[in-house]
Amino acid sequence: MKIASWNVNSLKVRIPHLTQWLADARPDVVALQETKLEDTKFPVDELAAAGYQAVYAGQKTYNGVAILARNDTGLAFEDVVTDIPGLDDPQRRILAATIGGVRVVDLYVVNGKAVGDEKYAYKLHWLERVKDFLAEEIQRHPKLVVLGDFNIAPDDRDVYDPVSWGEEVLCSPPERAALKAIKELGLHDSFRLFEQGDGHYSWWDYRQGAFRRNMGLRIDLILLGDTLKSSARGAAIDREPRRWERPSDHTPVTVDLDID
DNA sequence: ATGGTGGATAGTCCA
Repeated sequence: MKIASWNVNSLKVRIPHLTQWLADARPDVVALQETKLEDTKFPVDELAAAGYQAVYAGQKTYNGVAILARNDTGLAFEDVVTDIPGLDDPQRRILAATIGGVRVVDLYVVNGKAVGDEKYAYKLHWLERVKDFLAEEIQRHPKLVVLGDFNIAPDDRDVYDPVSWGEEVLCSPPERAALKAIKELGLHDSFRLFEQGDGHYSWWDYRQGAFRRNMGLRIDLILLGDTLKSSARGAAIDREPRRWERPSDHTPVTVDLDID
């Protein structure tokens, strides 16, 4: 089973990119973030034509998450969750579904704007509530994958210039501690099971030719529970769609699991 | 240079 995560930064704009990439990469499951679409406007037909079914939790203009599953796997979505228990939040940032016995939790983590901003405080609070939710999910579902745009670079290897980034938002110690606490539930960064080096990024700012100069961050993650960690056969960042015309500022990340 | 690029939307907000 090949699982992917991609922040598309507007699914309306990126439908051609997504369908091209689905045809090229043939993932079984794809978690999307920043769809920026109300559910009534979700491109169900275009994705069905591409061979994928979807569940989605969207809103106008901002946020929005979706999970796609390839139709020819014959798998259905079960136990769909669109809200964090105990967090009354109109922002559509979480979507969980079970597909073929694998529990998939798609996250679009709060950006936080800047350390000290009220959005930063909301980010840390949101991550606390997510951790509590995941603590329950990991008990309920041994085959757990938690993936998405975490808006946190796990450590300095994941940052193109850690000195200038310093302790700014996306790199600050409290954010990294919140991610570490989530990992300590028993979730493993799939990319780091296979690659220890620096210079591997999943997001590059649109400005100042950041992609061309590889000035990026690795903030899109696929975390695997212990059971799925044992099944992992590879993990990758596919930089190709970032080179295309009118790209998302994020590129897809993938993991290959030796199951089914 | 307090900028810069891009999306949604229609004067800004968000990333």
